[in-house]
Amino acid sequence: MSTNILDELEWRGLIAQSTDRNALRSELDGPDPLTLYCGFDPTAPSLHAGNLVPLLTLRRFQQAGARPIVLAGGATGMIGDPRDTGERTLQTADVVAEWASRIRGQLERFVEFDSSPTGALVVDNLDWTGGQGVLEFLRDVGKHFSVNVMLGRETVKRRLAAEGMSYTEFSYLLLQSQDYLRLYREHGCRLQIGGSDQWGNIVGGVELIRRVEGGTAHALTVPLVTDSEGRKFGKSTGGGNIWLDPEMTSPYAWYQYFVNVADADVGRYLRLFTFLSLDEIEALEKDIAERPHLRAGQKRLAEELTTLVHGEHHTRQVVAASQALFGRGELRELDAATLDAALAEIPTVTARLTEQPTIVDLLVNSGLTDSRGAARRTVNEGGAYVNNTKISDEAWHPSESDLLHGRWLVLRRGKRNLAGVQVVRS
RNA sequence: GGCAGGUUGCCCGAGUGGCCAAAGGGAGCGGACUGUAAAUCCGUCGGCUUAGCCUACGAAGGUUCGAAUCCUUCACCUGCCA
Repeated sequence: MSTNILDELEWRGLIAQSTDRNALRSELDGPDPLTLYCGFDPTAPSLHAGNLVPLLTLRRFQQAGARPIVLAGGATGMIGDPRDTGERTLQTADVVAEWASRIRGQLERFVEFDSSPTGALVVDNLDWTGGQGVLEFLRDVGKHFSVNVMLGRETVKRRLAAEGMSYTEFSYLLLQSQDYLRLYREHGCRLQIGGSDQWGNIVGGVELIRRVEGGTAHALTVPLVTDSEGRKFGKSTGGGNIWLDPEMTSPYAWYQYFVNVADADVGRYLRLFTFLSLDEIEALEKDIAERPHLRAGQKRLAEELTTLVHGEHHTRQVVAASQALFGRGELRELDAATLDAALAEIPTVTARLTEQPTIVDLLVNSGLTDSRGAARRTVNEGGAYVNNTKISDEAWHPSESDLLHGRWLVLRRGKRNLAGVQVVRS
């Protein structure tokens, strides 16, 4: 098995921290495929863009000849990993189970399942934690953890300095450590990867394996991605997460998010999120430096990621829609089929001409603004457009001649928030 | 269980009886510039049938012509003590 994977992860900027690199390298050099795992807790009904970094890293390892285990955190999701911002709200068992199964379905799409030695495994930690007794847990796992050490963890220190932390969240480390031990025993798993915020939890497992089994296991974390402003990656401009689930974030919105990545971030994102070679990435970076307005890097990044998550078919559609809607040409010049296809990718509503809906009505009904007040503000600020023509009168309403191909209005708020209005008669 | 401090809009945070839909900052949103970028500057930023009305300062009650501000009870958080 090739150990180049570590070198590749290095140049991609995918290694935040790791246990002894040389020991890990010899582990990868062994005769059998290395087994590694990464866990994903169901804290929402879908994975988000940020989860892609560890998930794709798992896939990179598999392509390099390792065997990946993806773990859905049906148990750990019931507890909640302590975070700096404060105590989490517990979800009911039903909700966690529902989210876990949805996330599991998403995880399965990113690794290969086959009967070869590197074929992936999917597990759920609820399977071995659900029926476990408290006394057993406290004696077999808890006894190996020092509270002194746990209190020294960064997240714990920060939480104790602020609003405190429940015993439940404090216990999270033990659960995740137990998972690693379990997978070490059952599947010979020798490496756990995760986001850099998971370092303490992963090392907890490494320690546990050493104490209980006298064995050596490894830890490797990938960076938590932030943009050049230091903002957490994967937050849409509106502040919400961008999700893998197409019902929660449409393929069009997903593509648009990446097309809009700042120049300063593109090269780094191409390394972190795509499987392009270093040569290809450097060529794109050169292009961005020389001809930034073409946004070749952003477009490639968006295409790669849309294909990865939604497939080639959807990528072709959203690329075509983006070209039609953001192209230099007049919307009026688009033929009916192109316009229909483009509008199919963005939110649309219907309206009746006879009801004389105003621009304010249209903005609200299409979801482009949250309230009538916001819609009026948008119009008064000069940010409302119909068919690329600015509308500055709150009372404006469409007439027959405004319709594209007899039935469409293309509504826009600001530079890039679009919605289609299908106008029906009667 | 006792004592002390706290709970304000998306977030942080000021406000101790009227001038408070509530300072300031951040985020967000719109505009200008540009390249569907960044930076910068300007504007905006609870809702509505918008010269007015409604909702809102942890919850419920009370005092008052008038309460985010005072009183009572409750909930939660933090610290110290038991």
